Amino acid sequence: MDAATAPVCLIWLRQDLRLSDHAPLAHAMKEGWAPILVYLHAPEEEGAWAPGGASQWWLHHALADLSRQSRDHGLPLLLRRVRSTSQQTLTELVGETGAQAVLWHRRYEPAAIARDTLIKDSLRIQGVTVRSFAGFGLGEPATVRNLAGKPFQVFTPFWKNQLKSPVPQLSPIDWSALQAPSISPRSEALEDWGLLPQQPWTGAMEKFWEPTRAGAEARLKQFATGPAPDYKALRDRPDEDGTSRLSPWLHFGQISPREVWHALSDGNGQHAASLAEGVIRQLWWREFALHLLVHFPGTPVEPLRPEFAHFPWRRDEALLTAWQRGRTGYPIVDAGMRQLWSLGWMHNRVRMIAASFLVKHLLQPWQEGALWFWDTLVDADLANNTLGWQWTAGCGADAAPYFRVFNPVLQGKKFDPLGAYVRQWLPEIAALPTDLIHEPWTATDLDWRAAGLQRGQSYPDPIVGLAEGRDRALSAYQKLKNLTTS
DNA sequence: TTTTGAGTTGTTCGA
DNA sequence: GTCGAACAACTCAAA
Repeated sequence: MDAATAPVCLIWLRQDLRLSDHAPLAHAMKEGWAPILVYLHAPEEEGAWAPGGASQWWLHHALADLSRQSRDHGLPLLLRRVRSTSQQTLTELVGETGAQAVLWHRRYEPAAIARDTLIKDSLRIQGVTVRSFAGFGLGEPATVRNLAGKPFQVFTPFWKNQLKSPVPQLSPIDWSALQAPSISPRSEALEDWGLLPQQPWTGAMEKFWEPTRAGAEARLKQFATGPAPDYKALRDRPDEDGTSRLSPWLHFGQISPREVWHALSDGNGQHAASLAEGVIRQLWWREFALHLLVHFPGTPVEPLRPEFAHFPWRRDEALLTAWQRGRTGYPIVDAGMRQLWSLGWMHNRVRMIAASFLVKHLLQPWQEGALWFWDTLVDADLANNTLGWQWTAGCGADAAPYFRVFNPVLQGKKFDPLGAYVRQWLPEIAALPTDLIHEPWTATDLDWRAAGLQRGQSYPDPIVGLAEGRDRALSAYQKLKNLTTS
């Protein structure tokens, strides 16, 4: 079949902005179809979960990079801003290109599932071949069931079940088999989509991240040869470079979890036991989060355990704002929140500490924290964000006991023992000695003077007492228990 | 069918 | 200073 007669196939890209391990693309090429890549910008169709500011910044660069890569391969990439619906735009594109097939990787957000189902039906009615593929996860998290035929609600059984499945296989692309399409319809200019912020606040992000495929590969290689073997020891240390930091590339699909799996596995094609305790296990947590989101689509806003709808939160704008700005008076919390604002990313351990503090010590609804993370994280992902916040609040799919209240001072001393992380993000107290850095309110006037500082001047005193916050949280959870058992 | 053991990430208290 | 127990309740899967 020559290029002139090869049937055209649209590859609808979404959270799979890569040209490797790509099942739809591989399928099109195997069929001898001429692929045209399509990215539709339709934030309105994401419901309440349109990408936040940090995500849009990343998306812009991911698309710019993808556009360069596709040009290098002689593959057209069409960017279209959706005016009415994605369904309408896809139908138009099928008309413009004469495409006989439309292929995509499945998404798992409730709004996306609903939309994609409609689109699949409508395109089929028009006589177009439509096929969707698993590939955002390691496997197909939507169809996993326990022996009772129900979705899993506990990680370990889910994970053990999944380890019985075959090792995820890559879908490599054989570029020599590429049939270039003879037509090249108009693409819009990425710059016209306004994904970059009007007021540039992304300077630190530009320095810290390389939001491209090359950046993903470089980070993966660096991680695999660097901290990965010590993951268990280093992963909880925000003052070290111990986590993979691959989450944003994974969210946008610039690298696939299968590629990460293979790069970090021992190459024997087995679910190696040594990896089970390490970073690979985190990929299965990601998988579990997708599984939960599919089967409990209300969970981005509603607690999985329904009784938590009656939790006695104490909404307080001032407390929420203090938390968001990193001015709670607890250094490890504030350092995390400032890292988040600056880099669009926070170390996993600190996410747990900061989230626990908001939900427990401050008694603010976990949904408020989830919204803030959604808007500020470059790796904002509905499945992961939902699982994380519900886990923290104790209302989720996991038996996280309500009495597990993180103590920000103990956590700080344990995981940032030298105070290096806190000093990096809270320069205003960096001069305090290490034994005071995680509880600066205990510093004496002499300590402050010795550090050339003044108490309360540039860094706030705690907005809630440690014991007071803990006791309040425990009694709120107790109240809920009484409420639901009486 | 029923029972049983186990389950990502912690803290405090008292011996 | 160290160490074990207590802090709930429920889901899941294997026996």
